[in-house]
Amino acid sequence: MFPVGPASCDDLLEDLNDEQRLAVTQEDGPLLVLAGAGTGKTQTLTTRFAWLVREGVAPERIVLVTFTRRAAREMLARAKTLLGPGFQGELRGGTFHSLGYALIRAHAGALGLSVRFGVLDAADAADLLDLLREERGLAEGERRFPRKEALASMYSRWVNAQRPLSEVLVESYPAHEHYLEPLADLFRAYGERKRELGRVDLDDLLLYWRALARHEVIGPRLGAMFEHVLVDEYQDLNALQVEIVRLLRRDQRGLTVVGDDAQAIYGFRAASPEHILRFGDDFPDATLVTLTRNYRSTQPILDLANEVWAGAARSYPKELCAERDGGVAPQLVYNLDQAQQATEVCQRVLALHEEGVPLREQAVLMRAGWHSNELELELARRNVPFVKYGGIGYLEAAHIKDLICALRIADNPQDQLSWFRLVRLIPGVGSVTARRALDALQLDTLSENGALADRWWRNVEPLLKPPSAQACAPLIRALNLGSARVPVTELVTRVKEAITPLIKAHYADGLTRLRDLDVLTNAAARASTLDAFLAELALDPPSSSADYARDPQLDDDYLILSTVHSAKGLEWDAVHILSASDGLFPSDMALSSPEGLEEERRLFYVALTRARRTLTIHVPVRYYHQPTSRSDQHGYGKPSRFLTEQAEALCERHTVSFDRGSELVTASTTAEVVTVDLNGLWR
DNA sequence: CTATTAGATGTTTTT
DNA sequence: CATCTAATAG
Repeated sequence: MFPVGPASCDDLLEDLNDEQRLAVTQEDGPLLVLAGAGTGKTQTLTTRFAWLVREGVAPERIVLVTFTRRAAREMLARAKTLLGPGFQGELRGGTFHSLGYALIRAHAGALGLSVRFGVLDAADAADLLDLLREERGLAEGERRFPRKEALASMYSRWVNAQRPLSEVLVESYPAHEHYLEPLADLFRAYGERKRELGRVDLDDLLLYWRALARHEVIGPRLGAMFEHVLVDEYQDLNALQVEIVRLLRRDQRGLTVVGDDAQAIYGFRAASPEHILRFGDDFPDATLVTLTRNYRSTQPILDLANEVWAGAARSYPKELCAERDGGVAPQLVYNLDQAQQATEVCQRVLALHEEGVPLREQAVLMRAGWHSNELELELARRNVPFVKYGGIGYLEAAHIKDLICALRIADNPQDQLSWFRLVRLIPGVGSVTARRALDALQLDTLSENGALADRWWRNVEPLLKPPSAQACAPLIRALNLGSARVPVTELVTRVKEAITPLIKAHYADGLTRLRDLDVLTNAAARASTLDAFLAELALDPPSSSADYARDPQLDDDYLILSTVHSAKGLEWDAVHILSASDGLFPSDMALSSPEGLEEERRLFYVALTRARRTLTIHVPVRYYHQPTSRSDQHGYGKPSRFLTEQAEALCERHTVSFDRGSELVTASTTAEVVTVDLNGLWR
């Protein structure tokens, strides 16, 4: 049944164990590799890639599909390394969304899209929904209509789940169930408007891709582009993505998927571990290979992970077994509150650093981005360099969006959505004038061609008071350069300079915002074309504060702060888990359904299994319900429900003495007191 | 119609 | 504590 690998002396296969070798050298049929955490999943997949090439498959006839950008980057880099320096070409691969983008771009005509279609990122999509909501008078109801972010997530979930809207509402948004009709209308209008504007959102990248794959002529042609499709993190696929994979492999040959149902953490995007568990139903000829030998962590860490996983409602036994010797028990630290937790984490990070574990071999993981707020302050205070992944909204900042919209107009003056935003930046212009301007632009769409920013501006200008209009003249001149053949660097610089005074005037804290603009313009200037840069921004936004801002001090050594979601697939010598208390991790937002709780458990499991040697779990005993409010309302939080008695028994427990906490007159404590006093005085 | 301000409100995770 | 909304002053 399993053809055994050809040459055991092959250096490619030398470093692999028997299970891995079996997976790598599998012949043509559909192959499912169930790979537990730390069992060499990525290595197996990339080695399989190299093995296929050695077997005579052309590299460009293999495509590597992943779910996250970080994973895509890493996998392609490793595959390229395995092919050796002799290989010069580009490998085919990327995230579902980026591959979708490329295919849609290539077949824009068949889909009825302009080649210049632009991609709406999540915030753009929400803005457009908001615009439509306002237009349709849904904002003024007796009961609250969902706000834009909620609308965007409902829409996305509906599309990705591929199920009737009514069901999605009942299951995931019961509070808004009674809005079924208006929501359906709104979403329909949203689809139409996107089409009119020539824009696609992130979900469309999958929808259009599927449409192409379903097409009777184009579909088979897409499938024939590749002899092998390799899919990573299969447990995180949703129904739409699974269908795309199936359509690409209509003959059921040349498909390899890897994943781990214990690490499925994207339920909120309508992903479901059911797809990987039912892989055999979708692909009846599938071969299953299971990887169980863990090369990452020491046994005490795996013992805890196994214990947590054993508590899962539908647990398939999955005992991870360490190949690595020795190890110490995970540390479980009870802190008084989150402030003390921050202090404690800092101290432990620095202590490990003293012992020779570099900062970049340590990571602090948390359920939600804001959980690290206090820690970030503490780290900054102690001059500990760090980079935070996930949970940052650099691109969402209003002024950044302003600049991006200006660049989009420079690239494509017909971009009405961007005009709508940019015009409102002009003093004396609000949403009403902006909408009129938009109408004027729409009327003009068909009359002439040669769409220069200039010509569009002529429609807007008469609606403004003369001084306001004049203030924009430099900006319009800069935008016009977009259609001239000006190098990207110059264009971007000119646009930035022209928009600077507008931004400074429009925001109360204008001056501080200006600094952020440079970061973006520098990045844009490095891009080959403006077009490419803008598409990349939607598909591949900077995921950390360090992506664009190369702070020189960061080049040496820095601590990683990351959400668990962003930490997937990565590993560190030392891992510190933050705020493992009920309500935070598991998040109380997820506790309304049993599936939600199960996903939180998997998330916790993922966090635990990132650690190689040292694992520390922090529990703040007391936490504030509204971390943001000044009120002293707090609950005595229970430790995370995943830390059962049996689990705790596998850890070494510490209680940070409360006395010590109050004796420590840290700067943060002092600052707090002073703040409270001042607030009293201001009243 | 826009700008300003007081008041309410609601907080994950990613492409 | 932002950030969004509704109410009001200009």
